[in-house]
Amino acid sequence: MRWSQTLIPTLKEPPADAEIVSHQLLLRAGLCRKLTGGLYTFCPLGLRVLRKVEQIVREEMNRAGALEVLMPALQPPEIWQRSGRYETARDVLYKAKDRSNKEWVLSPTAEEVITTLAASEINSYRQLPLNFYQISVKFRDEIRPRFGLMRAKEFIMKDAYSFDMSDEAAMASYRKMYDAYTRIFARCGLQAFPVEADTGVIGGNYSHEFMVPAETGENEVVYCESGKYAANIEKATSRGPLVPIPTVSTGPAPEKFATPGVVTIDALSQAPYGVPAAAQVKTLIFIADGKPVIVLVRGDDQLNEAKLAGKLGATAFRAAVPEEIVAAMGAKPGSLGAVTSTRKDTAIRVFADEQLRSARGMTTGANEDGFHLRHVDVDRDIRVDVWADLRTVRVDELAIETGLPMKIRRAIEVGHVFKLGTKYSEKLESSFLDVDGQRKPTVMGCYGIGITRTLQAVIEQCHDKDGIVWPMSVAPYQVLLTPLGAAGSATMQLGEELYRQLSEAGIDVLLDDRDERPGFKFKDADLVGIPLRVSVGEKSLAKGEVELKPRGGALQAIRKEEAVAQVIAHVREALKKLS
RNA sequence: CGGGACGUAGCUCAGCCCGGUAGAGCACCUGGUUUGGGACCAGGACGUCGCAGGUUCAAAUCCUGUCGUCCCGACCA
Repeated sequence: MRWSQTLIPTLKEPPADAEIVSHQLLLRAGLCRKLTGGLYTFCPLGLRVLRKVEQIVREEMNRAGALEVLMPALQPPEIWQRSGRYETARDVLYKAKDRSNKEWVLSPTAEEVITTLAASEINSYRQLPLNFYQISVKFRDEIRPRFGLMRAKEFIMKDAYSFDMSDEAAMASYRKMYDAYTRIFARCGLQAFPVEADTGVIGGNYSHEFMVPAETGENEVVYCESGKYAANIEKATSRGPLVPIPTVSTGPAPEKFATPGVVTIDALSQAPYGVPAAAQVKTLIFIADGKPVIVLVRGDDQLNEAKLAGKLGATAFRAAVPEEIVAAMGAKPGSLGAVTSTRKDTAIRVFADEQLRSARGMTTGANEDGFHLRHVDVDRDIRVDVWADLRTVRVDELAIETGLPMKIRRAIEVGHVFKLGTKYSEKLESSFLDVDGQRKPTVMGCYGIGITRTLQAVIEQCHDKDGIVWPMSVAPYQVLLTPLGAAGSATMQLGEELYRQLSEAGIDVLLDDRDERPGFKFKDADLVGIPLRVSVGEKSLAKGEVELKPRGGALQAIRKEEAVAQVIAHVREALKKLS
């Protein structure tokens, strides 16, 4: 391609609405443009990168034995109702109506459709295993689109769904995808690593996310430096808090004491009360499917809402508002407690974090504004309905596996693999006859990669102060030719000749044939980030030379006769490193 | 949805407090000079100041509403 004949709208300054560097470079390098919040048009250069990422994904999915299909983006709500997700996922579902007022769902993912296909087409164990994938546009009514392509209302996702005859077989399918993902991100030049993950609204019981470390990432990953443990903070566990919990009883029964104006854990830990946060019980009220629930964690712990969601088994839950809290507990936030004898309504279920089991000598709210209770022994004074791990792990806590302190870092989630089990196959009736003639539900897995997000994650990880530094495998063009003279000059003539030869050799080459000054071309070249630049200038041409300049590497003069062969060798070598 | 910031030329922004002529740099068009790290000179084109009301002799500027964008939180590839 000749630069003068395509559209690469580079920008000297970052647009005001781009906050993070990858979003800025996405726009500055002319890869895409915003139509409106969360919706982007891919310009020619950006589309080339997108296609390259897709192709890597396609090759690795095919290699892993998955079959490419294409499902409708417009889906009937009935199948969403059958899976139950018409309700549980309703906040992210875009809906549209047709002329007869019938409602349709714009696909945010495709478990329902693929399981419908499996239900009608898979009948025998002899057909299994099967794994279907597609690369297509997905729609999600995101609460807040953010950071360009990172979180958009419409994005491109590769989604795959495996069907197996048993749990063990499903595990093997899962493993294949896990390995394929590892290869995919490596080929894209990304340093991504798998972490244990929460399963969220999709459901299922086993899951990993592939994370790209980045300060701008929306996730927090807890990891042990031994490499033996890494998990999303929503899922992460540890050997427990560094400060132990009190286990010695301080009195025969809870004792009420006045705490006027004290409504925070912190205030109660100060003089004159001096109750350490670790010796307090934090009482939180949530509304789950319309009903209040009480949630208890240690005073110095943070509730992990993802963990709570998993235990509540509710389709929807949220923090209670003050009026709801007063109605349920008889006191305002700051004086709440779960001590059974002080409860206004003892029918409300109590969920408590495991750390509170057998905690003694604790302090908590008295359900009376301005009063707390001391000498609370949890096992004696509080009726707990559900014990569970509900706390958020903190930095330096010890890993269960290794006993070593763990760290926390931010990361971008680019892929997610789930073992789904039979949740969807049962609801949408995908079953098969086993060897012994028994009808069984297929055991499913599902596997997603955010293609557009991966593209931006590459930029987030591969850039310097001057612009993008594309890995050869996903670069929009592999080689950029920059003749420095004007049209008709000797340098431009040689540029044209190299362009012809490299194109014929199958190299993706972009010729900067614009009538611009050298400095201008170099700035654009660095910004756009083509991995290998070949410059043809008057001075070097006089010596019979051209210059090879890998993006981010050192300039090298070579004989012009050797240019084509050297460029091809360089491209092949770079691709080989990423294969 | 809660909290915050911002909407002025294609882009980045000034002007707004303190009401009175709509500005700069970059980009764009024409001509000329330039040509190894975002050139220079001369000329030109580009705006219902997000939108709608209101106050006023007069509104980019003050008031009210509304729409949009971005950031922080809940959601996720």
